[in-house]
Amino acid sequence: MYSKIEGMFSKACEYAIRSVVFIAVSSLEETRVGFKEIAKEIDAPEAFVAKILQKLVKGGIIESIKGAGGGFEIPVQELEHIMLCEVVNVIDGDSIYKGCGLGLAQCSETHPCPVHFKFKSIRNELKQMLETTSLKELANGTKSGDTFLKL
Amino acid sequence: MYSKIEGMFSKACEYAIRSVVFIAVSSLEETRVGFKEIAKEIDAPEAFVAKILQKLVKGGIIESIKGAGGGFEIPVQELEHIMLCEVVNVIDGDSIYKGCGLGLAQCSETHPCPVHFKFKSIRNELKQMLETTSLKELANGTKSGDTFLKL
DNA sequence: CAAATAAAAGACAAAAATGTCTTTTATTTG
DNA sequence: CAAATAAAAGACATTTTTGTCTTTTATTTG
Repeated sequence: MYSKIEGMFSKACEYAIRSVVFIAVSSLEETRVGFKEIAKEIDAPEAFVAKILQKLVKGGIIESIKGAGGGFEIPVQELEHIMLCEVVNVIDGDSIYKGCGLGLAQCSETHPCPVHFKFKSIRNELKQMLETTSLKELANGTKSGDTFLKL
Repeated sequence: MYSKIEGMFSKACEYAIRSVVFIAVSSLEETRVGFKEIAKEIDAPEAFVAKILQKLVKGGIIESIKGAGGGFEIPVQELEHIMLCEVVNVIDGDSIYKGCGLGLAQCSETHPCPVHFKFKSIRNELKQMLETTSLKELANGTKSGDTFLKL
């Protein structure tokens, strides 16, 4: 093996998704959480998580409140409208499910790369999943103890 | 957008796949190709492609012949038995379709991350596709002019 | 208003991925 | 065997990603 590629998403994006799920769960419980608590809960480096949270705030995914009693939150009524793809887009962009599988600049139905049609349904399924999975759904799974954010 | 993640595979893996398809096409035409020609044909940096080809040789995917008249080749009778996953495994490993979508070390059916079941069918489809797509198939597409390796 | 709290911002550092260059080794052909 | 050819090996450079640390800004509470 040559490189140490991990998964579909960058590490930053993995931390981002885990963070927003934890923030979502906390918001459902009507508490704000600080970046240190978030980092601890998702088992990720504090300062790196802090940086990622800043991007999520700028990207409009989460809200931050400074000062005593502050922290990060997501208005509960928005949870069902925030889709996984929005988080991914802010951190990694959309090329995972939109770009060419072999990195060609011009890859299309009329000028396809060798794996274009092989990837087509996979990319579409991934896109569909990211666009229809809400933070509410993910937070409920974690809140009920069915899914986990670390280990 | 935070990082510049491109696709499912690393750049090295994209170049690797494009290279082996070109070598496969050339092997079907009973000619060996050098790394400079390969790099030109897939529009990738020469020296980087040379390094990747070395890994593919060590990984047993392609064969190299030194000296005048030498170059890279794949025995034609093997083309239908070399699957895309073997190329991917040599360069990127198998975590793209085997690892956890959120990077958890322990992610399983009994201890799933929030997106585990959401990713399940996508990972399986990807795995299935990589395991059943042969170099022969990909090479035929490019040889017949239906698929392209650059632009 | 002062002190405490907590995020934002920015500089910095380490690691990994990508890319380049030079030297060495192996093979073929005249 | 000498010259030409071509891959292998290894050192090096750049960029991106990941990760850390310090200072600043904003907010709340006593």
